[in-house]
Amino acid sequence: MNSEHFYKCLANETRLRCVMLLLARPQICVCDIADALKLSQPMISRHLAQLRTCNLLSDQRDGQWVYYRLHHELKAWQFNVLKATQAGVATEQPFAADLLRLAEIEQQKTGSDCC
Amino acid sequence: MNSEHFYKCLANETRLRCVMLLLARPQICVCDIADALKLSQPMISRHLAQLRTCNLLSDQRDGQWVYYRLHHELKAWQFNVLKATQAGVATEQPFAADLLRLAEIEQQKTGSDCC
DNA sequence: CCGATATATATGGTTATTCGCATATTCGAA
DNA sequence: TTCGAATATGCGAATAACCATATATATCGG
Repeated sequence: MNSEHFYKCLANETRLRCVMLLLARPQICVCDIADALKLSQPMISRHLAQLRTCNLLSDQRDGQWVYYRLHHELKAWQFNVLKATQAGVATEQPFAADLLRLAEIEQQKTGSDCC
Repeated sequence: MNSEHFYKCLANETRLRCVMLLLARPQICVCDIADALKLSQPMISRHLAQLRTCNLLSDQRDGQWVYYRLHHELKAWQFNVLKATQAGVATEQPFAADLLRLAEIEQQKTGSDCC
């Protein structure tokens, strides 16, 4: 993946919101991301797939659920770009509200439940 | 300008090449950028205008020439993103070759000439 | 004013992106 | 094996992005 593809991935607010969430957690399942962003499951799934295809994210299935995380082979400069972005948008909407909703979703879980 | 617009600006290789050049110099005129990138003047002008509209760049006319530079009010996190990108792509093509051509162009100048 | 140079913009056509909706797939549990 | 939940994908429409070409604008020198 070259720098142009990398930035095309970030040049969509929905995808950037997904990445910002995944920067704040080791991994998150698709339904939690969709709920936190209050967007439809197909839309989230499609954007996550695009981020995975570009090697920004990797996925791992666990039963019914698929967990996404930042790709472990993400280049250092790309990770630095993400961290700089996180520092810049953390207090802005919709990113701040996404994190709050994600925290709520996680609290409401009982044991192994996911969604 | 929000983060989505910011990344849309960088999600085009021509614009990213322009920005990487401007990160390496205080200012550059349009014709030098076009020559360094070996692309047509209208194409460069249009991309620079887009970067200016998004407040990534500012321009200043000096006689026949218009000089572009990084906008002095660029947010800190955005500047950090650009510097991280520069560190990541400095040794890659076409960015490295662009800088070499720019240096050649600057050397060939005699006094106040530009292009 | 006139021509030359530098820069900007308008236009038209092609391709890429994005979305909503419907449907397919995968998995676990009964 | 049948159902429901979680995830992925196919498809068409609307929109946006991109480029090449032609033309307009601005400035300077004569």
